[in-house]
Amino acid sequence: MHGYNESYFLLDLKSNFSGPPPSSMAAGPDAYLQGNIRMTLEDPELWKTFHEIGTEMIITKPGRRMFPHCKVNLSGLIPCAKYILLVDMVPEDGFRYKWNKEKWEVAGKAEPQPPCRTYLHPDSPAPGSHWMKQSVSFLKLKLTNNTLDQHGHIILHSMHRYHPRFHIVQADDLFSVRWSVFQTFTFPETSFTAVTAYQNTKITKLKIDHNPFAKGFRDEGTNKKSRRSNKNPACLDKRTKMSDILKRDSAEEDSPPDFCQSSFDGYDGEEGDLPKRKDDESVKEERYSPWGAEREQNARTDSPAGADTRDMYSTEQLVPASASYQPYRFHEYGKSPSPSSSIGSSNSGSGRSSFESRVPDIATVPDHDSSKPRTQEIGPSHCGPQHLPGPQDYTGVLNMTMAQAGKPGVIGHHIYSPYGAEQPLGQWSGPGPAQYPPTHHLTADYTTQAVHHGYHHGNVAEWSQYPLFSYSCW
DNA sequence: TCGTCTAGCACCTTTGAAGTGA
DNA sequence: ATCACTTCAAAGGTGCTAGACG
Repeated sequence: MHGYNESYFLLDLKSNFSGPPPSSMAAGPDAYLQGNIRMTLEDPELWKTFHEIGTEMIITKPGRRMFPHCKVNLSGLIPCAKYILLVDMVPEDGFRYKWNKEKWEVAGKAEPQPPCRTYLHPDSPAPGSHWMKQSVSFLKLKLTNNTLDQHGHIILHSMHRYHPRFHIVQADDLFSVRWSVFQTFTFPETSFTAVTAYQNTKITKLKIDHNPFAKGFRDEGTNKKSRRSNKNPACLDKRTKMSDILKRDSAEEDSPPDFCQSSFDGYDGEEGDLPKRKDDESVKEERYSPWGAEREQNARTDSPAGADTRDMYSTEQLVPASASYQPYRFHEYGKSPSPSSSIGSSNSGSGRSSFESRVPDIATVPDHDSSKPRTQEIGPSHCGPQHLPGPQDYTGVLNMTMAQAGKPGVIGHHIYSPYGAEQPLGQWSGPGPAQYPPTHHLTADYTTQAVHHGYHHGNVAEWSQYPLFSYSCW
């Protein structure tokens, strides 16, 4: 059991830049070591089980936890160097989906991207040794569909697909302007569809079977849910219907729905028991496909070519490994397809894969003011307990919102409210790519960096709405 | 009419304070 | 007085459901 105090501590990255990323950063002294950072997903089998069916995550107005929740293991960090861990949610594509006849179908273009938020692990910053000594859980990360959310939850659109991205930033303190290199990890099996109510009964069953909080809904004969069902004949019918479906699940793979026929191969449907699958096979066979053949094919393009090991497939996909990929190759980014081409295409994969493959594993935050006093300096010779930095003037560095003050000195330090006067809520509502007016200026460097993700915007100012970890916001 | 969303519900786990005994 | 353990209630997470909404 990890002992992390996971109070909310979120960054609102809509307007987090005030200066250019130093172009020399990629060649910094840590570049080599950064390349050794390795992240593995915990409970990959559970994730895969969900993914094979088509993971759905409930989003609610007050915020809902993820299940399975994000939990990772880290290695390769410099034990005494401090790191910040972040998670954000990236749209999988430019579509809105609907659940129709036991399968997901594209239901049109995606809604305009809600305010981009990133969840910062409350232990951040902590030395590498801290991150590596035990798994890092993002249990308390919450998802919401409330665009006016003031709790700092990650805002998503229902019926849209997302996947979490994990970022490791080597930084001495939370608000350090000297954020240096960061590395990004994604796990294909963690992608999900945000929903306000479960669509796929198989997902419901999986959640009930594996989430301890849903134990009361398990069909073990001793619970009382049948009593509730009996109150209403219609409910009974519904339950019977679902029960049939679940029985088919348990009977397994006899007649899986067409939309995920191949993906069900590895799902044994046993209650309360994860399918025991050979890791190698699960990686090589690439059977995650609740989205139909064309989507599966697209998804595969996200993974590094020739990736036939778990590490390559499910973890460190963004680490530059070949000459064909280098950080800050802005001239290449400029060749990215436009959002319209990506979204409008019937084959969304090109857009998605390009966007994924173009995400830089190394990026920087502008060296805002190196002369600013720092409350804590961590170096190889200093590897003591963690103390959080005191208040500093971080104006123009990061806009942060911290809720649920549970960590004195950090969480209670309200640096920034995304809904404060300088950023009225109104600017977050409204259609179109320019719905979130810029609150600051971006430099050409950052603009270029953002462009490389595959979405073209002609207006430089528009990019100021994009998060530090830029992705598609249409 | 239909798809989506929401509030309220019962059931459950988790958590921490209070009580007890060695 | 301290520590370990148990008990208990509150808080909060979960899916279910009916009804609202566009």
